[in-house]
Amino acid sequence: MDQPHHAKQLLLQLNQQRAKGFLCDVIIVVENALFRAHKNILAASSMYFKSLVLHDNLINLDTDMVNPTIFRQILDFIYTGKLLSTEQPGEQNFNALLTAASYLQLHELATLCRKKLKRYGKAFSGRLGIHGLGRHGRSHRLAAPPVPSARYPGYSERTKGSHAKELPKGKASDEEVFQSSSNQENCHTSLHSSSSNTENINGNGCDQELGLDLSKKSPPLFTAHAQDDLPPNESQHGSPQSASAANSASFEDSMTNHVSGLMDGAAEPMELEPTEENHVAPENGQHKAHRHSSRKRDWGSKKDSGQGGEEHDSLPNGVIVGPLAKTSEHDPGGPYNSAPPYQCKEELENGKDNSEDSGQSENEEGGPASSNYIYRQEGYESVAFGDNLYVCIPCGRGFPSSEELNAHVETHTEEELYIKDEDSYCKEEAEDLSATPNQAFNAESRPFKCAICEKSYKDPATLRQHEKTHWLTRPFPCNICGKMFTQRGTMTRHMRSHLGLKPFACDECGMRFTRQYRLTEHMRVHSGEKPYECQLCGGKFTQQRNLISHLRMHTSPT
DNA sequence: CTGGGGATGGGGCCC
DNA sequence: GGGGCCCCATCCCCA
Repeated sequence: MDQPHHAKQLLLQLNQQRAKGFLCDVIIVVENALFRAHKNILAASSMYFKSLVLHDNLINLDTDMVNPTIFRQILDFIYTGKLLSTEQPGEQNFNALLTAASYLQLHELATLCRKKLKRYGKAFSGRLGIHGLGRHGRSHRLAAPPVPSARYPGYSERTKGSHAKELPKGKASDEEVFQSSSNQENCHTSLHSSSSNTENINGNGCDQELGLDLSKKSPPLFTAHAQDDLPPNESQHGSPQSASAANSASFEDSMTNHVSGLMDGAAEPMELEPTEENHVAPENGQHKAHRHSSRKRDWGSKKDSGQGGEEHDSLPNGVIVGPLAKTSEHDPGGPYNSAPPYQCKEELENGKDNSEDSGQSENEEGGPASSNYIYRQEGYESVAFGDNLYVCIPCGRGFPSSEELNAHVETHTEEELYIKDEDSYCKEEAEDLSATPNQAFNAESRPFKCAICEKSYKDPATLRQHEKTHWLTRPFPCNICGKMFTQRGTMTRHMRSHLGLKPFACDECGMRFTRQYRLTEHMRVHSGEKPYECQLCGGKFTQQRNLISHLRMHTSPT
């Protein structure tokens, strides 16, 4: 009574759904590429994924272990059981795949890779094939064993170059690398047999592995699991355990780390490197070019406004953000360039479905069209995606070629990096004027005075922070769009908007927000509370900012 | 069509 | 680093 093709059909359907982003409930971030997938599928494929998807919708993978090209192959494998051929030299590709598969505890794939490598007549040396593919070319890096106990300690603090302490060079032996496979040999035979890993993980102290830095923003249901066991700093690593960011906040942490890591890798040509000129060119209001995209929707939770160009939240598989698309062109050694032009089945199929436009429509399931952000690999010719395959994430505009996207991105960075110093200076002057009496009053309680604008602060740290607002260069760039910030916190908050992280949910309507304050503000919609009253007309408002705009109406000449 | 209000997103900045 | 609040801008709805 077996239906012979049931499993195959099921996988096919799932893969098609993945291609369309339909019912995808998890995003995997690999470097700056975003992949959508289904938690169930990932969990069924790997114990590692299983532990991660349990807690979060966003997974940040260690970019030393896997790069977007490799992960794309891996995801294809998970959904199809097939390894799509590449132009990458076989050993190199399989080494990288093996490393990633071991890291991700994809034992079946790891076994397959080992077989392939044997066929190439070279034993896996323990060195990362990923080097050949990775954009960073970290030839000194060694594979961290996938074994929880081995990979856990001090793993991959790339921002501080602290790998040295993790695994002594040359110590990532084959045995270590393959240990998880051998420990769970049963898993080789089935993607779904990973439950045997549980004891192994726990037995190796992998509470820690699952120990996610579930920071304060965690919803209660997320906080129960193991986070307390985790040393606080562990979540800062791009390690498997931190990758599991059990909530958006922790993901953000790791993402921030990721970003700062990329910042540290400033010499790497892949990074969007805003130039000094960009920093110092003051021009008012140039950032407005992006304002139109401010109305993002919580992916999957709201219908599209239908205005196009605002689908930042829709993340199809293999998304690469605009600026990187640019930089990849300039980096012959980058993974995107070195990526082989393989035919991805999902794209072939998806392309047919989403060929009608380049990012401004919804697909038939009502979800966002997955052609919005096409990560196009070098040499990989388009299938049927429509004309504008290259889409800039910050503004959502699509372009038919990488060159045009590159040109567009250039204008972005220029626009975005204009520093509104004149603005802020004027504002500060205005504030100063209005604050003069207070300042006099605070002269003693605020002994730390800014030499530039005369503002004063209680402590030197705050003064330092303030002084940064006068700098022409801003030290914290967004790695996705290149926008620069004076405060790290502002940058990480900004990153949330790129990544669609909305940790704060309304209990009443489920709407989610990027900031606590927004939620508080929003709750007044439900409570009907209108604490802000216009002294001129008695009008009441739920939000102070709306009162302010209302007051402008009173005071404006018209 | 227009203006006002409600609601929301994002950045700056201070604590 | 995060919270909180300010601001500007925008979208949507409605009169």
